[in-house]
Amino acid sequence: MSSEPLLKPINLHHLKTVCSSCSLRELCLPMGLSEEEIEQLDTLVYTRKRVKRGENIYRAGDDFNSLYAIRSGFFKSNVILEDGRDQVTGFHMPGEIMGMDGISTDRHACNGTALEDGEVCVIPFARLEDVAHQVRSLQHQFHKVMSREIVRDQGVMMLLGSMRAEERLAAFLLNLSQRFVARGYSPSEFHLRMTREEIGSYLGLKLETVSRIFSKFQEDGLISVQQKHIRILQVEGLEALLGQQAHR
Amino acid sequence: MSSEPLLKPINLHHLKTVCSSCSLRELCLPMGLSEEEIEQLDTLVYTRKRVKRGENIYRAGDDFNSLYAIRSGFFKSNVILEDGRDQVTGFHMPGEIMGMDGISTDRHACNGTALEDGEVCVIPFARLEDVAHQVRSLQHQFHKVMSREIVRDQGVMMLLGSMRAEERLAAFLLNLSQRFVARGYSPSEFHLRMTREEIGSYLGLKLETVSRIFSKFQEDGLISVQQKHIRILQVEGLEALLGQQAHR
DNA sequence: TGCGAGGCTTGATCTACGTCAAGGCACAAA
DNA sequence: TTTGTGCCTTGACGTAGATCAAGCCTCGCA
Repeated sequence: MSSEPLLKPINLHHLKTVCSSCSLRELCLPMGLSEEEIEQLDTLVYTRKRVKRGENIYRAGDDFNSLYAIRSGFFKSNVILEDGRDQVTGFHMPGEIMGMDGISTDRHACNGTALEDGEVCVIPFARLEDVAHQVRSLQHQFHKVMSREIVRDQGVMMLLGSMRAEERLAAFLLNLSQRFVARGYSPSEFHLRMTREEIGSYLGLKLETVSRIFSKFQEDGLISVQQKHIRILQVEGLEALLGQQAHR
Repeated sequence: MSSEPLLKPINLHHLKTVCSSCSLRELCLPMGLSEEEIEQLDTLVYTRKRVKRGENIYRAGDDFNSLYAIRSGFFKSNVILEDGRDQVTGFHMPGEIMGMDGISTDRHACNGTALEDGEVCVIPFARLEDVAHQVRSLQHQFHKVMSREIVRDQGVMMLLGSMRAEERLAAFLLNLSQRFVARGYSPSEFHLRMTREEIGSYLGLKLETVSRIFSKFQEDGLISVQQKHIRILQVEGLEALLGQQAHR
């Protein structure tokens, strides 16, 4: 090393934690920003946090300080109700941003829980607003990210308000599939990281119903299920279920 | 008039359309901003739009250009499904901001429909971002408004996912009541601006169920109902319904 | 290599809410 | 004042999905 004193040593840690070299940059906050703009983000996102399955990156009631961009792993948003039940309000995968619920009251409104070991990028929110204040395109991009969350939630509201159990589950599988494709994974074959109970909670159904409908979809040749391993055999079949009249 | 040439004539129109003199400023976008900061907003919000009952301020699919702050009147967000059904995703009252769903894709994702004659302030979004870019506190305030919408939607998801019909309706009435109080109206006596069918659509119930539960609440002495006129007689009674175990 | 616990499946039964149907009320136009 | 129309109420009945219950699979740990 001392034979090449003019070269700066490569800082592996730094290489790993900047947005500009992150493989998820086209899905995450930097989406649509230029190289130079992304470099501004690099000054912002300098902490990563490893999380183990079952751990919370934040809890309902915690002071809100940061947003969290998922780097790897699968997460859920959830609220523990008074009676101890765990109501799931969302599932999240790499490239997605968690914690935006905390902005409005400076306290998190729900928990962010890891469904498997993973890693998140910590985005200090005050600093994000600073950088957004300077980089107008980042400001705009962040608004898009928040808006996307609003639209997504409204989609779930419509699903819960107007679809029957089979339609809900079909919509759920198709949604997962699309999100996997966007991340370069197979659209038709994937591992569910959540339990039947968590799926049911999210979809407003009981775990038995979820299980029964998976079995029915399998009988009908739409999917194959082995525990958490899912293979979609007929996308059109699932899509057809959605096209139907809703009944609630 | 010509005897006082040094006084500028009062511009009534201007007085009417600025945020700084708006009675809703403590509920709306200017919330928490200083006098000077609110004056910056005045350069932004210069158009009001009157809307008649049944008219849309925007429709799903329309190009997104502006947000709309409700000045008066009662509105709903809704989507017309393929089968012609009208799925309601939210009700909105004065001081609330509509249209944020459009930011993510530059197209509105739902309709904004007036439930009665009213007026909205048109907030050109690009200009809002300009001003937010300069006034950091406005940027922050806007993030809070968006976050509040996310939290609100998640509340509805939990309601739809885990509450029974009576609980949903109790939650709905209590929510309306709180929002009326915040606007200086009676918490216990108000006029519903929407039909039973619209309530049902929003809550994932059929209009007959909504009607029956109103009748039951009345029999139980919790409320009195005459068509759209509601009086809440026992808040605690309604609140007690919510405290119970959820069943889905 | 066996054991235990969490998670999943499947069946039998129950029930909350949807569906269908018939009137009734209130407001607006004639 | 009458008549129409949209909205609401109420009853009788049907059903999707919840509840209760039993047993099985799978994987981590002893």
